Amino acid sequence: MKKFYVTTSIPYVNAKPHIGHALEFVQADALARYWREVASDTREVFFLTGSDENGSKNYKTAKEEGVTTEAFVARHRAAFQELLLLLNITNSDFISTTDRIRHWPTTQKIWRLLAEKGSIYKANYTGYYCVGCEAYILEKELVEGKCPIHRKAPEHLQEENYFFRLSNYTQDILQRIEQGELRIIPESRKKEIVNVLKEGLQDVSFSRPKDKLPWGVPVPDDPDHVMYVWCDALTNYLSGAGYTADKQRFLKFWPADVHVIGKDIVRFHAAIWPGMLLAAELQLPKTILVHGFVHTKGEKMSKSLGNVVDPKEMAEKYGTDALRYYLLREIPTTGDGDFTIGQFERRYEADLANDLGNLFSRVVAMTERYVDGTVPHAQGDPKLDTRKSWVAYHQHIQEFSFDKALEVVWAHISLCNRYVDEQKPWEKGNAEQRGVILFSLLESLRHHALMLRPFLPTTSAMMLERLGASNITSQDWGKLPQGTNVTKGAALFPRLSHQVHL
RNA sequence: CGCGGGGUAGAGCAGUCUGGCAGCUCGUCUGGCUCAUAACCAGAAGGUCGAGGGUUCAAAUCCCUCCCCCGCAACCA
Repeated sequence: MKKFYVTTSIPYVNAKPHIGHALEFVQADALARYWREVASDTREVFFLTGSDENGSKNYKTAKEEGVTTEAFVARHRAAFQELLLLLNITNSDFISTTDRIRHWPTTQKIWRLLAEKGSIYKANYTGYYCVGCEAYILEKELVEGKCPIHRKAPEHLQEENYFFRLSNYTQDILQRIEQGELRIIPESRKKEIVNVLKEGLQDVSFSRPKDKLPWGVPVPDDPDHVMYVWCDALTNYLSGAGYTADKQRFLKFWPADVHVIGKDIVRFHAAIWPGMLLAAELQLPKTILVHGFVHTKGEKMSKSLGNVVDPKEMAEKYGTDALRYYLLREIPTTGDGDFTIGQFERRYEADLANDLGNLFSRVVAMTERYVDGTVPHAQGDPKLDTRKSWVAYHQHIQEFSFDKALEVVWAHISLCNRYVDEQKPWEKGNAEQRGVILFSLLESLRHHALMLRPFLPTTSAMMLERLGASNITSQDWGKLPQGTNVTKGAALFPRLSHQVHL
């Protein structure tokens, strides 16, 4: 059986998860579910997510809060894991960069591989160090030569760092990206990174002295140094797949088919990461899927503006599937998107409650009223045949256009609503056609449910169950079992105005 | 001249490559229907396609100039 390995980036767990994290989780989950259960050639899926927990920021914040760093990161990690559950994310595994059993051996092995190849060397790093910040600040960040936060002139310091010879791999990376061996989606992001590569890559600092970065993975054979983020974090994609802990699994799933990431970390994934893999003589991931940022009313979300949308709150109030739907339908897969409560509620009412929910409701109600609540023995009307929808649907998902795949489903839902009005199954004169009409509509709903599996898993399962088709996964037209009972159940998406606000 | 994306109806977007009556979704208004979650269906109103100039029988689309917004600009995940 073919495999599919998809990852999210690992969020730095120094704060609560925000809606952007939710977007990334849901996109990756849609892909995982699609390849696991809907694609015409389903694959064995490995879906990895995790948490980035090292770095001085966590160490410092924990200290300020008077808790151990372990406790601090554990608490934040738990918030992310809670969100994964809440969003119904089907990750196969979860890797943390503080995992000494599964993660550290991988990072150290990769470090050693790069060192053996002569791709790691020691050199002096010079920069402006602010004692107040306990960190280097870039020259351009200085205001009148002073740290903008502490209003003190930084010290010009020099420290020993290990560096990775990324510059050596520029041409190789460029070639692989230009030829599509490493795909970057969308095209505009590819262009961006190709331009960067054409200007040439510089070597990157790969370590920090232990006193500057006390919370991290030790550099092999040098107790005075700790790995800087690149070798520590990017390698999660290897360690999580079992590079050192489960070699069978690793052999099966590497290379990654899709890394789902945000546009802020394209360079790291499209330049440093492939460079490291080339140096380690490992295969490169096949695709990097880059999503945009979630704005609200066109503005960045920020605490100071007080416009932050909490994914947990949204999922709890409106339901997991409704949130998943909005993120996958309203936010263009690879572009920036807007998240506002008003727009969210409009989408919920118009698409979920009125179009899908009401179609389900009226069709099942008519089945109960006119044909005893059982699926009629009849042929599917070719007018509603979903074959063309399926073709478009598969194509859009495989091109990562989740919004367009959902549009295809909704186009068919509209077609069904129109069909009901045209066929008028309630008129006495149409009694003989009722079998065909209702069978075709019920069968359409089964197809909608199947198509929605990657996106609205709970709703999809509920629809199939009520149609008596939980195990009928055929994408052919007319395969709904006849003579079985259908049940109406509660509204799939109750109208918001009717909701009791507690 | 740093690189890139964008400015089309009240909102969000497609159309620009390959010129040909300006389109989609939501919202608004009117009508129809009564199976349904006051849902559904039909129709209508609403746009100097950022500005100016050019090419053309014809420009949102091609060319030139300008204005505005937003990313990125390498160690800020």
